Amino acid sequence: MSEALSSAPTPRKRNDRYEEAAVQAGRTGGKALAAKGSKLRTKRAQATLKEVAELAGVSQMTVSRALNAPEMVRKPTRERIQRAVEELNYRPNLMARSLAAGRSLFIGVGYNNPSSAYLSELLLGALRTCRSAGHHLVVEELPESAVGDPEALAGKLRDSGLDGLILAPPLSENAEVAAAVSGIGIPVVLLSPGEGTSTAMRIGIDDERAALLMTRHLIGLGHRRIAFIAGPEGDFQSAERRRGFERALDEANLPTDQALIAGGAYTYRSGMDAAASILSAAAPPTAIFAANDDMAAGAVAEAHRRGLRVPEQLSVAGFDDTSLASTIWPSLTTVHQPIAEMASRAVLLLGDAGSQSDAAYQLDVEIIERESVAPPPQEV
Amino acid sequence: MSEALSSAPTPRKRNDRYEEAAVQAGRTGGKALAAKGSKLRTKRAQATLKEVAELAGVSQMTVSRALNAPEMVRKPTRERIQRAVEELNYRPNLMARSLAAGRSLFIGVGYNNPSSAYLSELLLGALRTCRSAGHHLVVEELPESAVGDPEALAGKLRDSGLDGLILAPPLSENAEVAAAVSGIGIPVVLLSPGEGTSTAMRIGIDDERAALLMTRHLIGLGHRRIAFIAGPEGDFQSAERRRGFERALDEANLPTDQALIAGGAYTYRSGMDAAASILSAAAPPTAIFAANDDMAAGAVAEAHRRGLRVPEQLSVAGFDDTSLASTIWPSLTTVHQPIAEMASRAVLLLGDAGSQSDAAYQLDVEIIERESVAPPPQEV
DNA sequence: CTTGGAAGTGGTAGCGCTAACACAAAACGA
DNA sequence: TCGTTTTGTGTTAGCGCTACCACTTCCAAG
Repeated sequence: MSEALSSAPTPRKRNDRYEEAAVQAGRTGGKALAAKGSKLRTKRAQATLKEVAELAGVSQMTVSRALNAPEMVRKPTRERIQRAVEELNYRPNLMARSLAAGRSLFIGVGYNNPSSAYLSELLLGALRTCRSAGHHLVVEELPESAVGDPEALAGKLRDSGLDGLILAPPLSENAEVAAAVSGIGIPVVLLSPGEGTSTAMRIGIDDERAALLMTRHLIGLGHRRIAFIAGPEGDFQSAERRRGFERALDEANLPTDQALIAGGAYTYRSGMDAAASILSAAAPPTAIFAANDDMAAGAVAEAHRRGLRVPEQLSVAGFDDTSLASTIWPSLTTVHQPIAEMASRAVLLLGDAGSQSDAAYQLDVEIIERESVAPPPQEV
Repeated sequence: MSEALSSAPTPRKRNDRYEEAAVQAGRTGGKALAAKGSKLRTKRAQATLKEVAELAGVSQMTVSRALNAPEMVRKPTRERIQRAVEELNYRPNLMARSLAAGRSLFIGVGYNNPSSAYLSELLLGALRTCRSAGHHLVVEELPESAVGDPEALAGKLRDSGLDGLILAPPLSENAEVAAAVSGIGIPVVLLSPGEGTSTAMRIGIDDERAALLMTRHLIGLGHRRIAFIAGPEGDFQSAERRRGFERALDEANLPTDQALIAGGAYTYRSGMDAAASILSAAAPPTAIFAANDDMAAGAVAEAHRRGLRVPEQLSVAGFDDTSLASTIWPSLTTVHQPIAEMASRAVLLLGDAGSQSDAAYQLDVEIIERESVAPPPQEV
């Protein structure tokens, strides 16, 4: 894997006409020497603290303080430094800072097999915050085999030299894994955790409330017969979402028709099957709310197969706002989780020595209205 | 954004019973002192080079060499060091190494609006290689507005202090952007670039060949009337893919029926429309090959809507292997690009001072056989 | 006036590692 | 035998930054 380049399929030059230009352009834009150039490129003539200090006529320490704790430096000094910083286009060297301060963390992101949409948002959010907080992100794929043996997993993580760990779902829902991992002596944040009882920090959303909100939205539009496609039996999140759904129905004094509740497995296909069963009911619904987007998309497919137009004849709502939701036609009205922000929080939490190891945060969700939901057809 | 934590929705403790356990567990697993613990956590009693050197009875330098250039150290010495390393569970401090060697790069990943599947694979590949090469990844979202003004974009990147830049599609297909960016004086790698002529390194796949392979696969299965759903007019990749498709047809002495070639816009909906037009042809095809997965999925939807079973009555093939391909039912047979490896290569390329600034690599693709393709129905 | 203590600033000593050279010991040809 | 290389290892000097303590003012309290 790391020797990838050497075992490469023959690299083929597509254009030859750039040969000269390339050499001429050089890399640092200056000094045309040292074709071997092992070093030039990294020395991008970055201004250092020292230079800024000299230009501003103060000591390095003062500059450092002006940057890290501005309130400790008198205003005129601070402004002088500020000007020097701008003039030299100074940017602190994060590595040196980390090294000297000894305050930067290596944070692992343990993931298993999340949707790629989830993962990319997660990484983006974490990466951004790591950068600004001076931490470093280490991705750590934890395959099924590792999950099967929590002991080994903990051992592996223990000597990976990490200072903190973020566990993404579905890993974070696994109580065994959570327990094993929280025993390694480094702070752990569980994202969208299951109901486990490990001593780890938790960041998630209020699934019940999110489902309640979406169902209310549907009811507000005029729907009275609403079906729900649940996730697998025993799944914590699915149960929460279902609870929210039922509570909204109760609130509106609508009956809960068991024929309109079907179980799925979070997959597209299971959504199709569940929708098939629901749509075959004696009194079919005008809206279907699925516990995730994949099943919602499956429900749309099944509706189409039966010649039902979405959303004119049937509304379909999803949950998660995966890329699928905005890809298909009609695009799905769904519940969006602030994944990037959750990741960002997780990083901050790990970096904050003061955080309680049993803290739990719930972030707000957002209902994304797209094309798959509309008022029910007029029965008149 | 960075003050996220302070403006958080009220954190709610979910369990109180861990209060004690949390305190007791501590963070470093040892020394129960300093509850204020501002520092403890980062000083994970990591062994240093010095300690290893002492234990092994050699100088720090020798240990450093044993780690970075083993062939320079005599075998017995090396083994002694190796043992010390293991005993102390020593792991080099990457930050110190980077700082001292001055060899580590800050590499930016410029992206615009790629599919999240693409992005997450990209980030994963890049992150991994960055870690092992000691580089640092900086994600840089470049919104439409920035792309509209390549000058400003170049300026922004110029003083972002990056040492290298990786541009993901669709950004890398934009000739203006590529040109502007390659003028900033840092090495740039374009992923799946368009046909632009900027002096940047390029990593991609051979789109024509990939399409050729997939079409051959279809022909090999017995299909004789194969339709193609192209991307937008003028799109470089789409044109390449179409060329590959047509070449495979030629090879097999099959006619190219213009009624079986439709243009799309890379969207699900456009795939449905294109499929509708294709399936309405006087002599409909037994297989449809779409230039991307979204359109292929749209084609499947349209087929279903018309009551055609996939793949029994109609085969559908995609391109890109996005998450959509494995989500929908039936899952799509498609062309997989080694995105993580492309990213990994890109990082390596940027880190290798010897690489030509006009190098171009083409990686091999893989045909992923799933459920949407089968031999054509028997006409007997 | 002292004295004490902020508030603002500077000096020094590293953080953990590697580049560059210095040097000793072994290996070589003449 | 004596250079002369080669090979393996040690020494020194930082990389760019911050912790920590020392110092200078300046002002209020005694």
